[in-house]
Amino acid sequence: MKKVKTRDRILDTSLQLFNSLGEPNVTTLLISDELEISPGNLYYHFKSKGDIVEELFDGFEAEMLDLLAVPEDVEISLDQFGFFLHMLFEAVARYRFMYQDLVNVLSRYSQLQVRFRRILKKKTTAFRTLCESFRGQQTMAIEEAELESLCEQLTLTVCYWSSFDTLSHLDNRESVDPGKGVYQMLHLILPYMAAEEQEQIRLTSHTYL
Amino acid sequence: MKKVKTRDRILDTSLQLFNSLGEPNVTTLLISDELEISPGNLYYHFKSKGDIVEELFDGFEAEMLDLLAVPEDVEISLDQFGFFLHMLFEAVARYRFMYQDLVNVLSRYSQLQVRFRRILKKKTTAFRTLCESFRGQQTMAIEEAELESLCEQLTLTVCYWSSFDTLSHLDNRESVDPGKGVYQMLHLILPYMAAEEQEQIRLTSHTYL
DNA sequence: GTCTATAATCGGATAGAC
DNA sequence: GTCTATCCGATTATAGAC
Repeated sequence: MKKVKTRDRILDTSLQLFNSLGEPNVTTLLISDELEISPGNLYYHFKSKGDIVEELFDGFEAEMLDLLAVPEDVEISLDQFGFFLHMLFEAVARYRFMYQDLVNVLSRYSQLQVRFRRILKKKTTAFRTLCESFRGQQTMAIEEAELESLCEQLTLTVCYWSSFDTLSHLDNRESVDPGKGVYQMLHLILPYMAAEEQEQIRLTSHTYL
Repeated sequence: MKKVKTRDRILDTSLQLFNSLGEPNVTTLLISDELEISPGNLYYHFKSKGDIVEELFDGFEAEMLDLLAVPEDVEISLDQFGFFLHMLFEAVARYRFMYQDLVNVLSRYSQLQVRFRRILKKKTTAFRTLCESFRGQQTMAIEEAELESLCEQLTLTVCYWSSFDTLSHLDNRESVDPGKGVYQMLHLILPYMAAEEQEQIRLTSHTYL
């Protein structure tokens, strides 16, 4: 029966508002209004709006780094890969405010640039590790140049799919369905997979839609 | 020896500034400063900042619709496709301020939403037409479901590649090289092309890098 | 910890002289 | 067409009472 600390409520509400309205469109006044606390109170807990953004980013970074710590030399199944993608898209969706106005946000909170780029890099590396696992298991056949290109493509898609998808229905920005993104990702690797795995992707990827 | 109209200079300079700093970070004062005219003068030519954005968007829309008017039932060569991609990426790069903070910009200038979505739709359709031309020439083999996914992927990539790419060097945002994007696009269709065309892509796509 | 009141700043936009 | 001066509104942030 412990009551939630105001500080945490501020973080929660800010995240929701950032995601649905876009960070630049959310004022500190709107946040405090939504929480039914005074603006002064908000500034008692955080010395600036940027501080809120940074603390949210901390959470995002931690989640991502945890998720992207893919062990090398492990045999991974297609199912596991699908699950990994699902987790990834959910994490991105939870912090989609970062991606929706990436350039703008990163330019205003420039300390985040390096950290964001590091995460990006980790994503690409994770995909490479996973693809190489497939390659080791003979379930994927791909040349080096194409692998490079594919991993970048996968990274791009993780970042932007949800923004791209919500463009079709900008009105309702509350929720995002990660399914379509996973489907798209699986179709990116599909052509390079062995016949059996291709079949599996064709059969199972529908369930994501 | 005719001197360029102030009105046009405002549009030019705004576009440059929007692209390099991001539209939300460019104030009307900055624009007039850069042009060494007074803010009042700027407002003589445009009744609001939104008006400048809209007029730039008009140009963007016209260019895109012109480019995307792909005739059906025409046999298109891989070279022509590459050229088309190049033009497309250049057009997007010229108006990249739209894409860099898409959600934010479209939410503040909501009249542009429908028009932007229409362009998006046209892109996907154009890619479908082109792929079907390849298919008709037996140079591409792809199932319906994969084609759908591929065309969406191509559209996503056209939109976001340059933003994604410049994330690696956020410092220098003046110029964008469309080459890498074209390379990436060609690699998306590569697995579905006939052996000969695959070879051609592998050989020529390097020149884009 | 929370409030009210208010300062400080900034950006968009207008009025009116030249 | 262009300028200077200025207003207005919004937003971030602070001071000080409770």
